[in-house]
Amino acid sequence: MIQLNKQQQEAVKHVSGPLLIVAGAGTGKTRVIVERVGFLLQNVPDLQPHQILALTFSRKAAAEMRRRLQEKYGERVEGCHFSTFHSFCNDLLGEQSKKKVLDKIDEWIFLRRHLEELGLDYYLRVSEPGKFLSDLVDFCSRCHDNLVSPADYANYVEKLASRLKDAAKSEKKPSENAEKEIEKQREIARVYERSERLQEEKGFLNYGGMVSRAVNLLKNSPETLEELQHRYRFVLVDEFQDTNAAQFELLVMLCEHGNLAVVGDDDQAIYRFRGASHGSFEQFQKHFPERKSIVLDENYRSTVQILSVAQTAISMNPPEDRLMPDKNLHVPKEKENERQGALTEIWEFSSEEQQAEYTASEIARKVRSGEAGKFSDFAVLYRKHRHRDQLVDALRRHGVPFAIRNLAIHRTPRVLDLVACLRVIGTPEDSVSTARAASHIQWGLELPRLVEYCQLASRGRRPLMEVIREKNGGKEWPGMQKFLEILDRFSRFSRFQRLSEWFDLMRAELGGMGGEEEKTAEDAFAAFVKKWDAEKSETGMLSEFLEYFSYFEEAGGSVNLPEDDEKENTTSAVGESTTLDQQPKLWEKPEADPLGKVILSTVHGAKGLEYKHVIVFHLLRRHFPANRKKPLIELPAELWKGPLPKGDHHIGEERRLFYVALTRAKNSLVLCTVTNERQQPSPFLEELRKAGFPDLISKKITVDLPQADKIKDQAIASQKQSGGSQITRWAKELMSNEKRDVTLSPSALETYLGCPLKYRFSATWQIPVPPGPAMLFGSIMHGAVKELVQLMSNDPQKISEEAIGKLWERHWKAGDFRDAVQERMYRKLGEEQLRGVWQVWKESGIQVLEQEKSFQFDWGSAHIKGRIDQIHRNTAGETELVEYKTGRPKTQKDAQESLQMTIYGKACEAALKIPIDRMILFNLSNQELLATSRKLKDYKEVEEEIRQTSNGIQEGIFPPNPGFLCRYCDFQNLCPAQEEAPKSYRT
DNA sequence: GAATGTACAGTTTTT
DNA sequence: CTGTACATTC
Repeated sequence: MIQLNKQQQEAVKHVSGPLLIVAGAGTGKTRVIVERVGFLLQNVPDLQPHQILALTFSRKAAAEMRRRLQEKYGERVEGCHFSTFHSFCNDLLGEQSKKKVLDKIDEWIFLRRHLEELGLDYYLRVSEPGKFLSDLVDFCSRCHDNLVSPADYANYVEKLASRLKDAAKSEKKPSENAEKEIEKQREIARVYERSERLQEEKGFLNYGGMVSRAVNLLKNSPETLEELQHRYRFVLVDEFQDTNAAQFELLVMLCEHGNLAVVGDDDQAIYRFRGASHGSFEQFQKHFPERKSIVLDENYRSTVQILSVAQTAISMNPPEDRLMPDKNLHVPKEKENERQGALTEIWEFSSEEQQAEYTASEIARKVRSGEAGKFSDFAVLYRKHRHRDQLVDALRRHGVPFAIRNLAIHRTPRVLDLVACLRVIGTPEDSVSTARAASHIQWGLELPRLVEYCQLASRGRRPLMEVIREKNGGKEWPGMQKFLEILDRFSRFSRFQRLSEWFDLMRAELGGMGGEEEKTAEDAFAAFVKKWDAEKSETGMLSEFLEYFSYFEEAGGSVNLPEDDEKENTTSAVGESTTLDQQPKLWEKPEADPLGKVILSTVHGAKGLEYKHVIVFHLLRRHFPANRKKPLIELPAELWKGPLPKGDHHIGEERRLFYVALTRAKNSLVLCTVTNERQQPSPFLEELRKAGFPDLISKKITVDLPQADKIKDQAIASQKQSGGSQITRWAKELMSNEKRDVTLSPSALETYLGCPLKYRFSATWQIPVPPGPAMLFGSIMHGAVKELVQLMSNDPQKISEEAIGKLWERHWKAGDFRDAVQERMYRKLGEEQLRGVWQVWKESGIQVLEQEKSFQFDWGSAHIKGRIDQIHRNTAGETELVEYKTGRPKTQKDAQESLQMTIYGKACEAALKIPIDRMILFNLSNQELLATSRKLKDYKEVEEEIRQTSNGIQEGIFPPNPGFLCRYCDFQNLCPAQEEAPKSYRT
């Protein structure tokens, strides 16, 4: 056992009074906490274990400390209270803690379900009602963190309102903006209040609420507070830099006796984005002026080289961002010789591919040659999950086993298959899911037949499932009968039994394709379903789950693989405190591979951990530091308790993150970057280079990449081996038999240009997709406008204002909107817009020539067909073409570049033979008319695009074009680009 | 300097 | 689709 150093001893032996321990990376922080608890128990007269409270932020950390304490001191320390802040608060709430806990995603779903009761206006988009919910949830959470109650916020808003009004009056500024701002703020206050009240009523509690309520409870109940103050004679806090104002307040109240010891490192504060207060240490010093401060700066983890690099990196922090300037991490003098290691390296590549390839091959080489120990001694750390994609492929190619921490699995083939099945069972009219479920390899369906069904369904405007069922007698494919039988069976189950009661049965029926890794993902999803049933659902029925899961996806939730070591810890759920006695170690999982696995993790995920060899991956400009994303709704500075962030705190936080990455390394550290025309190294890296010290060497590395076809073969092989889905394989196939005449509408052309694969799904295969709300509204609107315009033609005064309302009522088809909120908004909006159209044409006066005029002509090796909303003659005798647009207003630039308008222009000239003077894009949402025209050059360009598109379609070239718009694509769950190849998992 | 316009890229995570 | 950074303009 290594002796504690002087500072550590001091920290351990300090008995009463506030204690602030600044513990840099690798300075034995956990050890100090553990030893301190042990010391107190041995040396403070009458002190009982249960009188010690140690608070952490994660259950894992709590469990780890408990483990180490027990290891060292055994039974003597039994009863020590190790807990997370949240479970401690939840326990405090007593009766109130019986509530169901809502995490961020669940709170989103909760609000989505109660959307109507929130009184949203500004923060509500018709086309996407849930759009701002995550921002609102974030805001409410920030309020809790800072002990701002709904009433507090409402007060603030009213004060703000009078302030703004005064300012508007005195400065004679347009008060319009001020009015708007006031309305927005009132809305925010309203949502916060209602959201809290609703959750209270329905028996839910969010995480932020646990802490703020606990604080309120103690404020309102002096007896409870006093009792707690007596019970916990000593309080310890780990990762103190991550505490928020509410948690700090809690500590202050609990520790009137002053026996509060906090441990942390401001240089590792990387969670301010989720509400940790700025400058917790500063707060502590202010509140406890009599505190003792101890700085642990002897590092026991890294080599002197690594440490000097890390130290340089963090010291680049501008002074205003350094709250604890007195910490200077170093290796203990007597150990300097034994802690000499290899030089820290920068690997500079000329492409991302090379970066991935070389990193993978070097790890493989070093382990296999015996130069470095095991694979599990290596960790590759990156800023964002996306950065690891190419590395994963490369590691696979080299046969290097790896484990990804915090891996999201809800987009793996197997899980997508299961979800598709559930959706077919619960909502058979969902044709996209039907296509996925039916094409599962075990049923033996072939693509041509699926396409035949889809086209039939599409033409009859019926769900795919209906068509398949009609064909049942024919036994058209081997597993057809079985497929339908299984669906029927589970659909019966689903009506009367909880999902969790038959989910495993269904899993078993859906064949055991896929390897070990897919199985693990599936297990994680099954656990997700179980958890939903146990903790979140009202009925447990499939229909409720499907609604939940759709919202879950919309809210951006992800299902992650559990960490193996978490399994031990989950024995203590929220509500219980994790005490020493309940920690039986049940089993040890044997290492799957004697060499272990390379750990792949985000830097955040690696906090608190250490590895022999650390490779920090993808240190590129704009990626690390990542661009800041400001919260949409910020808590006003005056409500933010504690010190305000100074200057550009974003870059400071990123720099600390960089520091965290570097300080994970024990023996070796490599920093990877890429330089080429488009990509440059991270400024953090450049700073280090400029510092120009000998502990860091740069290497420019060039490596031969494996042949492209080899990569492809490998990809196909790995997909086959692990059972990637049939439908995505089909989606990727080149199909030569699709050669035939190509007919394109403007929207089809736009679809292909946006994403060829989307075109394949919707136009070639013709998977039927019922129109979404926006589309539905658009078509109703068009019908109504058509009739109105017809009535107004020649005699603009003919129709009265009341008649418009009646006309709208006649066209409105309410039942087709599934969402009541949306329905009401669209209905109102539609009538307004219709009046807008009336206003516009009443003023200008038009004589209608054509409405919904179809055209067809050959252009650029394709048949072009389409329909023009309206052609009219205005009072000046000019001929104009009008295209009505619902949805967000188009800009003049949009109008100028609109493919659709170009095609219409050409159609008038080539097919309809109607010479027009101008084309008009009519924005229904703001009654703005955008005039536009086309020149010969514009036509040439579009002709070329049509030629290329029709060529691509004939050749069967349909590559997916993944991007941000995929979020709104109907075929996401069939898309190979969205389907994550199965990946390895944690051991 | 505010006010518009254009180009570009698109987190991290625990309770 | 949308916010941000930077450019352009009055």
